[in-house]
Amino acid sequence: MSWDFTGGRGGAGGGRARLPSYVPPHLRNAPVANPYNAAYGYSPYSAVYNAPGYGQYGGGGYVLGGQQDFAPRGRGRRGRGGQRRNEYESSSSPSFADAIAEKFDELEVLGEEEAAGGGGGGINFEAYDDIPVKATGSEVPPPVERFDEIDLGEGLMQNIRRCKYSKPTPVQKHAIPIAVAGRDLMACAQTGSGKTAAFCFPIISTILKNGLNSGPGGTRTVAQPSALILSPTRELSCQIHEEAKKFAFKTGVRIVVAYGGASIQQQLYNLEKGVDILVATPGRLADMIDRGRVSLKMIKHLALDEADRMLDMGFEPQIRKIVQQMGMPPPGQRQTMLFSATFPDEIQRLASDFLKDYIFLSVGRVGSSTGLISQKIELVQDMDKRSHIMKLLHGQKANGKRDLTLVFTETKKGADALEYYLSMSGLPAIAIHGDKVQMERERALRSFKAGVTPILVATDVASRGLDIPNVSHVINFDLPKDIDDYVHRIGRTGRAGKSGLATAFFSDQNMSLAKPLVELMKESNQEVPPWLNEYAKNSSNIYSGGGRYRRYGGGGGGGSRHGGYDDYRNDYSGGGYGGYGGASYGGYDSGSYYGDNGYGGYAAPPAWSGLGGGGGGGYELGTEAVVASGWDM
DNA sequence: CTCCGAT
Repeated sequence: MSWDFTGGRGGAGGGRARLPSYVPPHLRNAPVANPYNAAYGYSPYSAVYNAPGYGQYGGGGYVLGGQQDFAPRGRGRRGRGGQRRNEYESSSSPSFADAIAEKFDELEVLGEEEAAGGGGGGINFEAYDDIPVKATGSEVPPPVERFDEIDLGEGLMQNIRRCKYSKPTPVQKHAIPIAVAGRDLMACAQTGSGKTAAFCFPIISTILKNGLNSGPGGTRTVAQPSALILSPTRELSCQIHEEAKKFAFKTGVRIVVAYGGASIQQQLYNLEKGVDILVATPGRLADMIDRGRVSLKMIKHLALDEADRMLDMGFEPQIRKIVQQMGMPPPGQRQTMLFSATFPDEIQRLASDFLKDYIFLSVGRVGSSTGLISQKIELVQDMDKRSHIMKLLHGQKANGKRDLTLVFTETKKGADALEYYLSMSGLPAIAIHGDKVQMERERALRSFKAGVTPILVATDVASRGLDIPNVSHVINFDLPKDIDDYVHRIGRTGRAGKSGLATAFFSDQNMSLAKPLVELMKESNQEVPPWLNEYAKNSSNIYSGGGRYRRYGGGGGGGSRHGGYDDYRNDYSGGGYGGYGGASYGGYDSGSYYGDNGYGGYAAPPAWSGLGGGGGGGYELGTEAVVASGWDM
């Protein structure tokens, strides 16, 4: 029984006494309210410590680099587990289909340059061939080379053709078989690499096979989606929704989006018409669950996009509540898929609470080895930033309208101030940040995409996941504190196989970033300014603090480690986790390469860390150089 | 004093 919305407290939940009871809207002002912020204080590590041993892992795993040929023994041994051949029909209500049909036509026109799906025109597939891929975990299903190697269902296959996705992108080749097999997945891959389709295809396919939700039931409907996709920003939820609708076109699978800042009435109305897949931001979803309008008890698939963001300090408690305390079936009874471009160990550890016997997949960024994004770091003090950006922008003013420049600032205020300054100086700029109402946010994004205001000044609200074609230049007016945020930001350019430029203003305030920045740049074959190298050397010990989730092993020269994150279950180099590691890994790596070493405080030589994919039975192809070349750049 | 996410 899931969460009891109507009944008395206690009782029904059986052992779930801690669940907040439903409070009707008219009583919400009582001090009782907001069960979300307090009351469920959570100690992030407790659950991890108590986790059962990972005895089941260590069976499989592979590392691919360079060519796509696959180790024969891996393929033979595992076969094609998990593929079902059930017949099914896609039913669709005509009115719904018609409504979507219109939308589809629109999207088809707009979507011609979309990077996300992969196969579309203009994508440089050559660049896909030397992408490093690594999968670890037990019994990893082998990748496919073509969509039709997997029985995704006729309706979905048609849509894949409609979208002109001729061939899966690397993340799709690997993630789709894993997901279709019903396995849990933690995937490290940048948006723009086809991530959305990678989790949408298996979800839609499985829903079609298992039967659609019966539409609106009685008069009072509680929406019971069978899949939930969570994302950290409203705009990203919209983007996922738009894309998912294309994939579900005329299949009868209903997809609804829910996010804050927009009328909840319309969203509830959409839910009442029936929903199979709900795409949502956390706050609005919790609100709807609170109101008793959405129930998670039928969830079979859970996907977290930009998962590292969703699990960082600000978000993690909310996510944990939604996933663990609001009636969703536990791991093992649902499929959970986490996607992000960056996956620090700490986040992996938190995330493992949500997963069962999962596969860790790490896929390089398209063009990572060719350095599609050229990074320039300039030493500019805060007081000189404005005049400096003026020089830069005037220098590129001659560019055509479709060349867009995305400028990141640290604060919302800073974004507004810079927008004002640029506008006053005759440059067509517009700002986007979380203090603007949703309409303004959307207007800014549209205006930018259309080239009406080809300069967008943004906070980190725009740093992740958004797929904006033709961003040729990303300027870090203020550098972020965390190197991962930098990675996400510059990833807004260089998409769809196009080249991009990322310029950063490095000031005295950014010393703590010097070292990780230099490491990142070296791994992506960028030229590091000598002064920055000096800062990095001098600051390595002084400024060891900094990012929210710094990676450990800082001394190790990190060669193969940064950019592409490794499965933390395989990482024995983190001396910092001495006390923790030993117990909970338990039988995890019987037969591992490092087998007999106690890991408490054991430090592997730098050259080892990051390789050795997957405990026992892991195997690797390709050269170290490729593996080390920096995923997601 | 970040940022984001509900009313």
